[in-house]
Amino acid sequence: MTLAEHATPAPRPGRRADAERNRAAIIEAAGAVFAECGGGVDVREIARRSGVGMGTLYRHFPTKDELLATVLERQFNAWLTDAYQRAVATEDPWQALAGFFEQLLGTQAGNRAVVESYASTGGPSASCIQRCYALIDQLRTRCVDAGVLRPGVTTEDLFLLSGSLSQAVLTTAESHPGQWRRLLRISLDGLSSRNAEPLPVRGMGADTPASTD
Amino acid sequence: MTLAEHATPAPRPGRRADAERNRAAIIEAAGAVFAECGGGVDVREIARRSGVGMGTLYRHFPTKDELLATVLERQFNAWLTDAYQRAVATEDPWQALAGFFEQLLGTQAGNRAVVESYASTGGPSASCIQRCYALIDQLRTRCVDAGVLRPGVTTEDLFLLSGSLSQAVLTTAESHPGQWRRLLRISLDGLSSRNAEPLPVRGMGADTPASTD
Amino acid sequence: MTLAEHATPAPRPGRRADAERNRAAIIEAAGAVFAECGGGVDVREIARRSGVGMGTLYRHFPTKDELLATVLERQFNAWLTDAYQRAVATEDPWQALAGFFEQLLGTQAGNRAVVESYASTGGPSASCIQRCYALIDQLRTRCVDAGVLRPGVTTEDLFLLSGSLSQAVLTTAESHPGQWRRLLRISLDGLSSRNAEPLPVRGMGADTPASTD
Amino acid sequence: MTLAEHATPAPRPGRRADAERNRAAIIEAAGAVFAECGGGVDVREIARRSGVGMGTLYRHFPTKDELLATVLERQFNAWLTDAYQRAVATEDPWQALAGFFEQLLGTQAGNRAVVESYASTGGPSASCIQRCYALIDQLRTRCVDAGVLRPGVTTEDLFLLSGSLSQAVLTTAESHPGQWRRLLRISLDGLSSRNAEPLPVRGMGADTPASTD
DNA sequence: GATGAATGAGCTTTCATTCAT
DNA sequence: TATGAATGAAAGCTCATTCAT
Repeated sequence: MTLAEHATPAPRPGRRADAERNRAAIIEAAGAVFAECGGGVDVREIARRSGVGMGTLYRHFPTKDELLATVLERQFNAWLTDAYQRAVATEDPWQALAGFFEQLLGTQAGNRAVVESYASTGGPSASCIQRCYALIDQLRTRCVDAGVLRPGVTTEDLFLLSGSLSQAVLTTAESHPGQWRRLLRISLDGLSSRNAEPLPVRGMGADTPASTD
Repeated sequence: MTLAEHATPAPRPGRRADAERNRAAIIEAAGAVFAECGGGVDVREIARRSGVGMGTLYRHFPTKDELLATVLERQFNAWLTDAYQRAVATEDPWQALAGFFEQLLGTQAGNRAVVESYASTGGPSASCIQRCYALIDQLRTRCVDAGVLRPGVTTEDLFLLSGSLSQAVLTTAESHPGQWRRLLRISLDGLSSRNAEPLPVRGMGADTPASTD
Repeated sequence: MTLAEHATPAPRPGRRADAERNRAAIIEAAGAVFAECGGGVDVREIARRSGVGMGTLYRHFPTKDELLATVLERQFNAWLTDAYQRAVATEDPWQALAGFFEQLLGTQAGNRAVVESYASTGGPSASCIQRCYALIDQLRTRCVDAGVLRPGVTTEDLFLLSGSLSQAVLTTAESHPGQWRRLLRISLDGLSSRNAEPLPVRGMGADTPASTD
Repeated sequence: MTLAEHATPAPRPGRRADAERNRAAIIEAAGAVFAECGGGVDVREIARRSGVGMGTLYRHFPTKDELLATVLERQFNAWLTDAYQRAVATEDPWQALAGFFEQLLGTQAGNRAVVESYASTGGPSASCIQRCYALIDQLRTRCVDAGVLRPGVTTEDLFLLSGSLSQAVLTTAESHPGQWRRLLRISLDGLSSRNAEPLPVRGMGADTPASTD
């Protein structure tokens, strides 16, 4: 699996060139529109900006949701690829991990509206998540091998952390841009092997729905 | 400012009793409905469950958004009050802070859909946030005085952390309930005075919007 | 069960007067529009002619199909009632049966477009059919008792005949109006007890799809 | 006019062979699809089943309606031919007539598009109807000559009967397959010379549009 | 004041037909 | 000439909000 495949999926061979161009135009326009107006926009607006008719749009994406999902997945995959590429180029395992988070979140900070849209769709697709897992796992393994990561920290923990900090990015982007970096630093310090206490076992004190009135 | 004022706002005088009852019924029903179905529900559903007509609902809340905001604020305030009350009853300052987060997030875990709705409305209202700040600040000050908190950690950091972990609660509620506690533990460890490195200055490397294609 | 109930369903008590008026307006307009343009018309056209908004229309009839069904059912029930009333007033059992068909089909001849719409909806509703069955069955029984009906003829046969002749009404309405009466006469003669040969058993020689090329 | 001309129109000279093959494929697929789904199907479905593209389909048939008409005409003509051939091979005139109906109806059992066409235009196409008239007329004449047909029965009556029974075939195809044969038998009995009463004159009691509210 | 029926712009989606490749 | 992508005008339906009763 090459990274390029994710960034720019190979055009299916039997495809006409203009169809491919339209598909790209739709995705691009949708990305822009979703970013500006959120996932609630009228599909017409996307069609208008793409320069294609409604029918064309629906030929490529049978549902608005599917379009949204595709766009978000592509964006996220691109960010992921960028962040990962820089991470593998970093020698120090800890710096690689930290830089990965730093860059991924930094990119998201510049694309708030896109990240916000993830809420409506239940987040990136399963395949997208899997890929993210895989990338994080590699970085984690390097840290474990180097003995710099707190024992017991799982890939799931790190993945969850990235999602959690995404929220911080979103929250602070307008009023306190960059403040999320402080949180990232705090979390990373908590992840360093300097902290040896075992983490809570998942499932302990599992959450139970409760009324609040 | 007493806590009671937040939990149950003083009934405006001169108001008919049944109007007050209706208002309460609406808020309660809306809370339940928003919790179940998210912020996208049909207003009719709320009216139905409240037992009031649409007109009455709109007399009390001129907009759906305003209703949503009111409900969310009330809920959040209630959670806040609960968590704070337990925290002040805890002697050890660090345990007080940790317990505050633990309980606040634990409550949110049981009310996922409510928390989700915050996304649509831009979070709790300003007054709500201010109160949260105030409460956290008290807990933080105690920790600072006891010398257990990492130097340089601000109330804003802690507030941001709570919002960030809220996201983790949401994400994991279904598949990995309770995993957020591991993240909380990691963050708290990163917040302990054992970590002395200075945090990044806010504004450094501030975020800049960027296209990703 | 009184016949009046079918012709004009008792207005539900708690209903506002104007709602009832609107509902009636919708049904009337829909009847006219369906008759003119067939079942494929835009719902907006019905709303426009009713003088109500789309929302009102959909409040009363949650689906276009349901509106169509309601309208058709009302019409058919009215026709049925008329035809049956005249039939029971006829002393001679055979004349009653014949007159029933005659009048039912005659009415349909004057409302072709309505009848045509039955095709799109799969015919009148189940309750409507049941009622038709019941009415036909009474007339059939009288004929059987009087010994004027061919032995073995079932209510289903007669019901099917009426649908079949409906088609003839439709076919000839424009070019040869009234010709269906000849077919009716022929069928009735075939139904008289003068014909004693047993009818084919249903299921014998059941249809098998066959290609024709 | 030979029968072969109807069954397989002479290929226009100068036409490429694959064009002819495509045309045939389209007609065959369209026949099946229209029969199954009625005239309302998506043209794409026909193109898909034909194995040709939309452009090809529209090159051969400039309009969906024209395609429908062509298909119906061909099918109907084929059935007609079959039924007639068997009828002429039957010695007994009455059996010939009865067998003609039996086979015609049995073959087109449940073809929705055909039945629809009866309702709207009285049959597939004018030329088709004419041919059908001619065939029926021959059978009728034989019966008249043999004195087995009720006096006064016209070719139009018989044609109308076939369309009428088509409806019965469609109606019962799913729930009571084969029941139409009972109706056919009844009708045929009504057509036998045993019934001497004159049939109503066409135009007597001609239909007049009337409102029913 | 309370009620819930009415409103109508706006949403997603379909499909007969055209046209670039 | 064959292909199937593109078109875009409807169509069915929803829902925040208003207003007559």
